[in-house]
Amino acid sequence: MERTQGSAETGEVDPAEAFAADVFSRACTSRGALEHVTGKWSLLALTALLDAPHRFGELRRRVDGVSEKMLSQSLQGLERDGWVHREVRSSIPPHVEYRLTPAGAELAPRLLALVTFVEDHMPEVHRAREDHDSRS
Amino acid sequence: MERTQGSAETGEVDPAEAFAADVFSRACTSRGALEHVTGKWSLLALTALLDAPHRFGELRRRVDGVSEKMLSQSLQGLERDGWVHREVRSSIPPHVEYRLTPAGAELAPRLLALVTFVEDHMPEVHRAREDHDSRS
DNA sequence: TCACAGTACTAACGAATGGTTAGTGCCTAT
DNA sequence: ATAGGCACTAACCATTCGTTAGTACTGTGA
Repeated sequence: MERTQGSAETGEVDPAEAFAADVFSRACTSRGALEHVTGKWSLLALTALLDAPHRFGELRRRVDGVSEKMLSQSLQGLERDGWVHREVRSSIPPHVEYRLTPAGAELAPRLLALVTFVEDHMPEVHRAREDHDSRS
Repeated sequence: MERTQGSAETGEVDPAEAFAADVFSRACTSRGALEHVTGKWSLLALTALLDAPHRFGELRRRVDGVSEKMLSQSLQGLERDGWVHREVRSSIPPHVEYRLTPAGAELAPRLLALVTFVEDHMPEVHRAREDHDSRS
């Protein structure tokens, strides 16, 4: 309960300590934020937006396998936390564009690095799995 | 369906293309591997192991809020994919130690970087949330 | 001496989350 | 005329998650 959000309740919080986030603490809000970002579809959406802004349908096609519901949900979460910006052009047919915010533009490369790291190590992973499964 | 695992089905796959992993493809095994690694508890366990090897109970206390079931499950996944090594000392009481493999030792810092990045941006995230929620 | 905490887990169950399908209203292309 | 694209939401169900309890054994405190 200690080192969590510095927003409310006590009224007085040491500003330096206020946002001393600690994911290892159960109650820390940073844990939730981290989950939003590392979520299966959020992560993919963010890295997809790294190239360029995309419309909803474009993202849907780019992120193969995502349902409209999940994509919508993920994007809403990312928008709320300030990683992506949603711009609606009131036209018919509707035109909605998603782009990274400055914060998102800092975040996304790190996610991409993680993705490519795992991709590059897939041979190792497969070997490890076979190894593990063979010794039952 | 194209650039997926190089294991089966066609029988013949260009070795160079065989593991050309692409997370954006639905069927690519790298997507599953990525999820194992970025999972809520797996991520936390990996970064916890960055300091030093830990026993099961130590990890459980370190990663505040994790249940024994979920920790066990996560660690098994990480072991299977070759990110952590599990060493059993057949003694009574049982002594089981988890440590990062070389691959895991490369991976974990990237996760930690992600974690600290998000932690550091929590003030921004909170501001974005309030902003977003206020304009309903 | 005798109950209790610690060790590393697994099994069973209810709750929460994720995913699938269908529907919205309007337009364009065939 | 009918199919499909646009960006979603609502309802439903399958899968996963988390909680509680149980295992076999020992060291520790009362």
